Amino acid sequence: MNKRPTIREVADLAGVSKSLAAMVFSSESGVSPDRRDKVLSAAKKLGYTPNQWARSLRAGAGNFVGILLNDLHNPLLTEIADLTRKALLEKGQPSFVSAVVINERNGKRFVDPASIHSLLDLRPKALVVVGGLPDLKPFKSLPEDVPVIVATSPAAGLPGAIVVRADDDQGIRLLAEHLHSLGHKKIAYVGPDDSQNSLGRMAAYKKSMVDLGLEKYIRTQVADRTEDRGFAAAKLLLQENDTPTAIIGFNDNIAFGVQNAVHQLTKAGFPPVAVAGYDNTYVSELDRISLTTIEQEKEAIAIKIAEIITEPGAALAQRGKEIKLLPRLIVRNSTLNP
Amino acid sequence: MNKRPTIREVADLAGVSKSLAAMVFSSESGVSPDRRDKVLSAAKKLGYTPNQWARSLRAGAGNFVGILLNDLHNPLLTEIADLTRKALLEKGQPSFVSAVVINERNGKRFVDPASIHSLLDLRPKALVVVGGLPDLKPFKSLPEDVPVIVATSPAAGLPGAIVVRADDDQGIRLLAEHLHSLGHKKIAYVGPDDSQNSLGRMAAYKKSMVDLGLEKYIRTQVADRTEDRGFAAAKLLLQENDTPTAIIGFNDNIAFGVQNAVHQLTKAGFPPVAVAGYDNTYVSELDRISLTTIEQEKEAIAIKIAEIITEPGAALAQRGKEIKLLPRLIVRNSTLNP
DNA sequence: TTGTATGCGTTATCAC
DNA sequence: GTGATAACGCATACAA
Repeated sequence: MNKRPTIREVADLAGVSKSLAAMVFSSESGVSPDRRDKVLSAAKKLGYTPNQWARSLRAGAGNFVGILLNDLHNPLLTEIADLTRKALLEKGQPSFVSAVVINERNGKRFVDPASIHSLLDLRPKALVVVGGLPDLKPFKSLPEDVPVIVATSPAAGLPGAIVVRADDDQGIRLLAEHLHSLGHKKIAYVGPDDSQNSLGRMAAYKKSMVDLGLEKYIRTQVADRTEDRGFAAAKLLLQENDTPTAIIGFNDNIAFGVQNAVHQLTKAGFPPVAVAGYDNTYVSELDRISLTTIEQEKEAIAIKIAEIITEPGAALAQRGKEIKLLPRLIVRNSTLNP
Repeated sequence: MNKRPTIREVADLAGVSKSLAAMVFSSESGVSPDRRDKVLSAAKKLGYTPNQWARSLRAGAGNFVGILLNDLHNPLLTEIADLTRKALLEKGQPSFVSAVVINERNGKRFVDPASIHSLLDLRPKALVVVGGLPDLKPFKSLPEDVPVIVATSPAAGLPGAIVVRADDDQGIRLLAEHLHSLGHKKIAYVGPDDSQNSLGRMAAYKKSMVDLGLEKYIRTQVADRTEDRGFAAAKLLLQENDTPTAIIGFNDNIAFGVQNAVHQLTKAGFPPVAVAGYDNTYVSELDRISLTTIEQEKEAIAIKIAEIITEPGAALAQRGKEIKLLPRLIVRNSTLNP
């Protein structure tokens, strides 16, 4: 457990100057083969690897892509972060994943700016924000030429950012049409209304209903993003007079709660209700859950992000744009055999 | 989107020298109040925050704790990482969460040393490794006085590391005793055998069975950590002659697969089988899963880690020790009403 | 080809 | 109480 060796020690061991040793690691040529070998073997012997942070400090910009993960508890986001990292790696682009710190003060969630500054101070050559941040202002201190790419969420307050996400309008439409094709008319929606994201999906639901000629069956119930809230909301919906025959949840978690409520009620003699979710969390494919849901094409999102970052000029060309990918309907038992 | 301001610009705006401005941020006293105010307001105006990495470069050590997250897909680990971050924050200790890069080469999983070096080069004052790394050698380049704490897994190859984890022997024992108390004798075990961790749980299962006088009913089936493998393994177990009446899975994921297999078979007329998992993933409490499992006391682990790091001398005193916390049995329907 | 000097942003150590 | 200087590890522009 010794201190990490510096380039100076490598140079000393190899019997050359620090600058020569530095050149071995920074540029391909400019050093005679024998001396290069000496340096490399000395580095190997000492276990030396360049300190990339000192390097980016000196260079004014690092050679890595910062991936900022918004919520460690959301499997959709962790998955996209990891897939993005892999996609970048395949193109030879190193990256660094770090998690945002979210603090709760009297019920409201706040991003700790320090955790963002930490990553920015590392001077990434590009920044990928995975998941919706309540506030993107801290990123204003980024240099103009560092592209910011936001995955899965609108880029609130950052006009220059590139957004890569699934087309939620299409996703919700796929669900509504699927349910309609199964004969459902009374299709309700359960979800939050506290963000651009959630408001968008709710609006998409209403629009889909109108387009399907089901305007008069529109019925929404506000609920936060958890299973519990979905359960409570479904209970409310299903104990009214004109109960829906199908329910779309804002996300899988909510849908799980809805499923539970439906499950309880059917055991008590109520008619079955079709349930659909959103995100295709790995839980939704468990045999006993088997939830019809929407796959946001996580891998496609990751690959698209990697493309934008690694293709020269792409980031600049797409600046401020929103790239919408086509989501995919995953049909399972929760709607087929409710 | 401008470049982040440096302390120099702050000093210029405040009309003082760089060193004076620096003192304002590093030490409480030593600067006259009026000048201090000037510097602070200049900093606020420019949106200046000190670059902590340049700071640790200069100081030789940073003031943050590095949290290394082993597997972004494992909800147990992401949860512990987040809880640890929170526990440290409550003690006023900043931390930085980053994810390890795992590469797969011909089936074997390798840790990318670069992703570890990245974090080490930041010079954390302590390091928390969440989840078992196949290889801890890269940490040998850490200075002696930087404590390494490994959560949930043995510290393979790092004698100085402190291990904080649930007592798996106890956890498995709790499950076995619970099942035995329900009248089960033929209790089987499904899980991998490729790591210290998994071998430990399997051994604990065997020992518990012996202690319960159920030696002749010992039956294990090797399966990797996924739902699929659990499903397949359970199918094998349940189609033999002398089928078990209860199955313990190495983790929740495997248990989900076992549940599915049991589910299929009971529908085909086979007798019900009790199923138990391990980790108390949030999925296990879903109404339709309702899996009996073991809570590793994630929060207690996180708090313990924060204590060791923040209490002066604690890390040194515990060096090389393994701290085992008592796990807790969570009884749900999968064993009560299989 | 090689060595030397300088600076990235910060802070500790000196002088003043 | 204040300001100049060196140094952390690295890379580059320059001179040798």
